[in-house]
Amino acid sequence: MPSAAAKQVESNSSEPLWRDAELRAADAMGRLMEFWGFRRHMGRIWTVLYLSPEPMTTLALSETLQLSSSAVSLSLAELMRWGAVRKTWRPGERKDFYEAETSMWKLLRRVYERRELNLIRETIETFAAAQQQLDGSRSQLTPKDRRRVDHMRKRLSRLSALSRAGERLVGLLVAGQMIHPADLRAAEEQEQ
Amino acid sequence: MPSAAAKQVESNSSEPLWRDAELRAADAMGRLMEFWGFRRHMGRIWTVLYLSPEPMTTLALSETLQLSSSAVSLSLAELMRWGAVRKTWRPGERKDFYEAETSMWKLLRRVYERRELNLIRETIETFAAAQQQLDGSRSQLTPKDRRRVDHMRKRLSRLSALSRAGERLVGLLVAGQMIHPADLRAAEEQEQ
DNA sequence: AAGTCCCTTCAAGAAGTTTTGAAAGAACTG
DNA sequence: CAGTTCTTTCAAAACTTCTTGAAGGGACTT
Repeated sequence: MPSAAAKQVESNSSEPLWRDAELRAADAMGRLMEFWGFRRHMGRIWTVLYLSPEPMTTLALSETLQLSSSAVSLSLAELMRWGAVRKTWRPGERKDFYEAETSMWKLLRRVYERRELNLIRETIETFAAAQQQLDGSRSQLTPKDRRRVDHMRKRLSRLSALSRAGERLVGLLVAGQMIHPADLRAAEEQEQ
Repeated sequence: MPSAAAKQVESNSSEPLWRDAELRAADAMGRLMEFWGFRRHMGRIWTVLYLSPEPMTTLALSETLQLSSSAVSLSLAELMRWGAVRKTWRPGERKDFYEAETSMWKLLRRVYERRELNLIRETIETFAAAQQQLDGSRSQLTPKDRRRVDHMRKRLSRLSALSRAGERLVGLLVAGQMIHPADLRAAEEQEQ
């Protein structure tokens, strides 16, 4: 990754004075996005668009961030899938122009709704399936194994309770409602 | 990754009946942990320990999850760094035994506190630095460039306000207090 | 203090992901 | 409708991360 600092050194006078600050901010956002499970460039591109007063072309983006046009195209496509970027057009211009969705809140919400919530639900289902499997096998066990399985069942139902509590929490988050994180603690303690 | 289903097929009768359910749950947790930025095996190992009534040795773990002993050692070391697993010993036994920290809430808290909060703070600092850089260059600009930079400054201060709101939110989460996600929206809207 | 057993570290190899240049494909223009 | 311009797709190269077996180190035992 060409860091903002490295960029600064190699930048010649044809670069606008604000370029360095722009890249710093873009890189910071890129790190955040990468941490959050997206491609680094998605955060960088979104930020450049967000900081720009005008919609930008793919060419402008690839020059600003020193990316190949395919990298720009790929990241823009994914950003659009998340509604983080919109295509716009200009009369008389052939190229596509892109602009950033400016409501971070909308974006956060959408990601939690589409991605995190799904993941939690899959987890809940898997735990439920594992529990059922244990319940099914219980009768065929020796007393020793049965004690062992009973312990697993207790623990598994705690994990289930926790993940359901997580689902509720994220559901509230998405709905913009108050959240009490201690609900999680309560959920796990309730299952003795 | 050897999935729980694949494991089931190849498993011979020497495997305990509950092994398949155990691996399913472990894999589900592994996926969750991987999504959350940790190594997959950390989630798998933690789950096996969590489901076990007794502390386990590295050998037992590597047999259960079909991992090399170095992989187990590596993941256990990191789990211990996060306080998710503890070493215990048994009188007369030479080996180390490991047991899972059972309070998920404690663990979540610790990760948000040590890792996410740090990341947000670094981001806040980077945005602040970028803002300062813009402020410094403003006087040397042509009127056209100045308008451009002024737009960037407004957007950057919105990003700053957002990330500070994020910091507060995570801070409250860590403190176990109520959170109002709409604060984020408010933060971004306040900056006109 | 030599031997054994276990755990950790390390460097190499494997696997997975990202990035790129080139080619194919759209969409418009003359 | 041939040519131009721009975008997307794709397979290969580059890069990262993960995994492993082997070597090293520590701690207990005889």
